[in-house]
Amino acid sequence: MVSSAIKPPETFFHSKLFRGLGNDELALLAGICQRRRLPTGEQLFRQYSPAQHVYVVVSGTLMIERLSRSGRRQVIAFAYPGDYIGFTNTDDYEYSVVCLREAELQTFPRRDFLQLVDRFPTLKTNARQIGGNVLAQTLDQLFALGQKKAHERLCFLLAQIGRRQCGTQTTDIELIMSRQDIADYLGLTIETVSRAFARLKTMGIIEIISAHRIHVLDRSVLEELASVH
Amino acid sequence: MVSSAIKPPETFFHSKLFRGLGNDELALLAGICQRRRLPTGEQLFRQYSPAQHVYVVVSGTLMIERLSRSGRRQVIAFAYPGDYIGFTNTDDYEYSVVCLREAELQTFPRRDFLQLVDRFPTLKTNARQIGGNVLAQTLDQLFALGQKKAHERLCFLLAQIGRRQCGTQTTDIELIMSRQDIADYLGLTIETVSRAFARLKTMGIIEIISAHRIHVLDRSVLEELASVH
DNA sequence: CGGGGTATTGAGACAAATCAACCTTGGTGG
DNA sequence: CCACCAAGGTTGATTTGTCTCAATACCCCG
Repeated sequence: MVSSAIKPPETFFHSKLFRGLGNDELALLAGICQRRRLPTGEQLFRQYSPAQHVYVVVSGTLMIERLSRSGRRQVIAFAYPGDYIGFTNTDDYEYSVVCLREAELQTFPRRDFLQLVDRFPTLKTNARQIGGNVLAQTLDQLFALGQKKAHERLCFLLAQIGRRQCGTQTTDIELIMSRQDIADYLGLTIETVSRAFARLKTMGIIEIISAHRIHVLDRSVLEELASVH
Repeated sequence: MVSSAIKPPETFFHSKLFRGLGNDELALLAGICQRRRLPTGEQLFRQYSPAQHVYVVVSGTLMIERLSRSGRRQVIAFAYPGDYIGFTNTDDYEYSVVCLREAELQTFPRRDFLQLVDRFPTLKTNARQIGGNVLAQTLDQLFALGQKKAHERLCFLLAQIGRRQCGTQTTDIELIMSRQDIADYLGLTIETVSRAFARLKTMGIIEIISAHRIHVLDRSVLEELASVH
């Protein structure tokens, strides 16, 4: 069977991970790739379990979280289509991943995937870049938690979701996660998150269509609050 | 010239990075390794500058920090002997590094180093593990900033330094960094840091020998406050 | 023995957590 | 179709924790 006989799924081309790869390389990746459907509420994997797979989100939304023994939780990130999960360098996952909205994932056995990364310089570059982005985004979050006030942290989240959610710069934001999830992401309580929403509304920056739908009225101010301080 | 003719410096053997490597491999690493002395207060490299080197701390202490345009600062980490700096996946450094106490470093040109990483599986495993540890430690800090009170965050730092600083479990901690550095690391102000010290003292957990020297009286409580919550 | 930078302590202002009540919404069964 | 219920979200009152501003203490160095 010639490699070009396997047509890689279309979504391959939309992912940074596969940018610049030749057809042969894509075909090999397609060969070790499986699809997985994950219903809302299900766990993809659990913290401390062996890191056996690497994932690319095709559709849906997931939440990356870390739990302490006492049950306190820190949400690390929300994963949207095109995002990567499990690009960890450790043998065990550092976090749990749970599905917020029915998701479809490309799954690659980690061992096989790393072998291909070794063989294809372009893939290696891409994978490195992704790993770097994960750290960069975590450092941004660290900055937000260390330096910002409640409503600024919320802007940080809204700006982030606005960027991630679909390509075009939309002013309409859908919040798939609960207030508790947002609170645990930003290091706040649900009440403070709620008040932060109210504050942004009275500041004229957002409009609250419903609890899970926000309309951004002034993107520049939002970005301003989200970033510099 | 046979490879064994180049004797790798002794410190090579003390670093996780070089664990399990053969003499030939060590010799090649020694070939691209240079020593660099960095005086107190000097910068090792600046945020956004191209990532040209990878470093291993041999002696001294350094501080990894990130600055926003408005001048606000987030301290990311403190680096002690045996720690690694610049194991970034991005082409530019995400942070600045400044020397807190006269340091000696092993420096490797990043390009050459990555080539050797590709050639030596053991080295690759080690490097991956180090990268993973960096992320894990950042996630711990994220958790601390998101979930903990001032005196708990301070315990987090003290426990961390206690672990890093020399091998044996010492109860004597030297704080090389200033109160401002600690504050910017923990996302607090210097006054709150000072009060947190006072609180831990009245709780009977530490003894304050001087501003930069702490004696740990109850390590178990310290660790407890540092971790679980 | 000053003197300047650094750290501590105190008082008041402010932000966020906590506790409690109320409101919204979406689903269910009468 | 509507009343009811439960879960999630909002709002209010109070407490707690941290920041801010100001004064004072400490210590290292000349």
